[in-house]
Amino acid sequence: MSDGLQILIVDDEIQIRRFLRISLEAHGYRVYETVDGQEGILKTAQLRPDLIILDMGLPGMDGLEVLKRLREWTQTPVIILSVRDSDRDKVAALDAGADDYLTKPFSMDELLARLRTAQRHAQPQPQAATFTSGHLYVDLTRRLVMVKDAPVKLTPTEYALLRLLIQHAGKVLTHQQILRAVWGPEYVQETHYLRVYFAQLRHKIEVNPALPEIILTEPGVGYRLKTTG
Amino acid sequence: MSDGLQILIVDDEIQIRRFLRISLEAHGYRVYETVDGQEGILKTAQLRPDLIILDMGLPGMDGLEVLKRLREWTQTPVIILSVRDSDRDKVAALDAGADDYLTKPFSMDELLARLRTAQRHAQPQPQAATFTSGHLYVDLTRRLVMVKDAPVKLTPTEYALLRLLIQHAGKVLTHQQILRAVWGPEYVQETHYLRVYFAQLRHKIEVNPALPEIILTEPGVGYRLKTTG
DNA sequence: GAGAACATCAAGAAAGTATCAAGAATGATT
DNA sequence: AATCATTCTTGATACTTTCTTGATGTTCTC
Repeated sequence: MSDGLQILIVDDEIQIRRFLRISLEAHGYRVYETVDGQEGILKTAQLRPDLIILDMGLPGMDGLEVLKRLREWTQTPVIILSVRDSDRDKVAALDAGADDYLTKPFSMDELLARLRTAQRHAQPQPQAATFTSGHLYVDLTRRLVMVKDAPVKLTPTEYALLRLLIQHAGKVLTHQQILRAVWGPEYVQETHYLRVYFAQLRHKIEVNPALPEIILTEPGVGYRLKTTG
Repeated sequence: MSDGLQILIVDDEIQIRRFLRISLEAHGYRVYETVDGQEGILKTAQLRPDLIILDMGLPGMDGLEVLKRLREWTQTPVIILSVRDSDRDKVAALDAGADDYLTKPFSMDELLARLRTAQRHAQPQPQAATFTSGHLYVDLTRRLVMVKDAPVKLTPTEYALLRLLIQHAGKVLTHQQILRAVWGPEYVQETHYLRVYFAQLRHKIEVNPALPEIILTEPGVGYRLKTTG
């Protein structure tokens, strides 16, 4: 389904809101409602929805004005609903930054398809999550580990362990925390696993495994990943 | 104006093409025309237009098929024109990767506004239409696979698999990602398929299938396509 | 220096992977 | 409508990598 994407509906007609809510929730979206434009802007700032469905004919501040105000600070996809089918309105809305424009009455299937399209367009550029320490370089998005510019092969467990350390780089992770996170709660007693796997990891990652510079032991407590390098 | 953006029109009706050309050129676009889908794909590969206007009702390969073929290798915005106003057609086109869908007759002002919107959505990610690694050469626009300068026949599934790997070349694709993308979400358990199909692919693509140099296994995780070479 | 915690090595068990091949399903052709 | 060729699906088996376990040596703490 839609993984619980949040949608904000800005429409003054209660029938429309109810119809949209029921249909959208049935398709796995999380729905929020607002009656007027002023509140729509406020809620957008608060909730940070993934998508906005905006009615053109609102009391007070009209839809076009709301859209313009939104576009001053956010690129959240906005789909316009309107009873007016005139070119002038469509062009004005689209050029003000709307992502699509549907004329009432519209079919739910079409709206859903256009929601998916708008959502596709919203895809932001994924920033690479990387970590560096000494000779070690890890790209978490690519699952790539390099030591001295050479790729290193890690087993699934070794990689899970390293990733955990990176996610808490600099902080001490206790034996139990590590065992719980990597192997599961039922393994908290198996401290021997830590010995074995940290030895393997160091062997693959450290320049001199006997004198670790990146994966540090905190005796009696746990392990820690050294930051900066 | 439109900074001389290149637009490719794929439509078999000469009146429509002429009408579009005149209007679009008057607004500063550079216009190219094609009559059928096959040629549309070819021209897209050659010209690399900034935008494509695609008619649904084409002779031979229909618009939806053309769209799907285009989306195998390019994200160039595509605006669909159609005489059919049915939900089914709209949903199919939008979900196949169309950026917008207009029903004939349409107003030129609206089309222009939707062109501007589509253009705004265009993400500058120049995706290569061909891929090379070692003895392997793949032309995604023609669905052509060559090994050591000799064409190789792949089944639809084998090709879908290879195309997925190419689109994420260098990155590790997990078993589940692959199964979901190629076979569908309901097949994520069928890891045996991976074994069978990767063996077949390697047999057709690798010089020595037992010592793969292009399709690499990441044990316990997934597979990866080697870049460069 | 004794005891506890930590590191290392290595081998068997388990899990994951590669390959072959045959039957079922699909689609084109006559 | 039946035949044929291709592709998909499934199963059996051999092989490889990773996990788990135990034995043994080292370092640190008191």
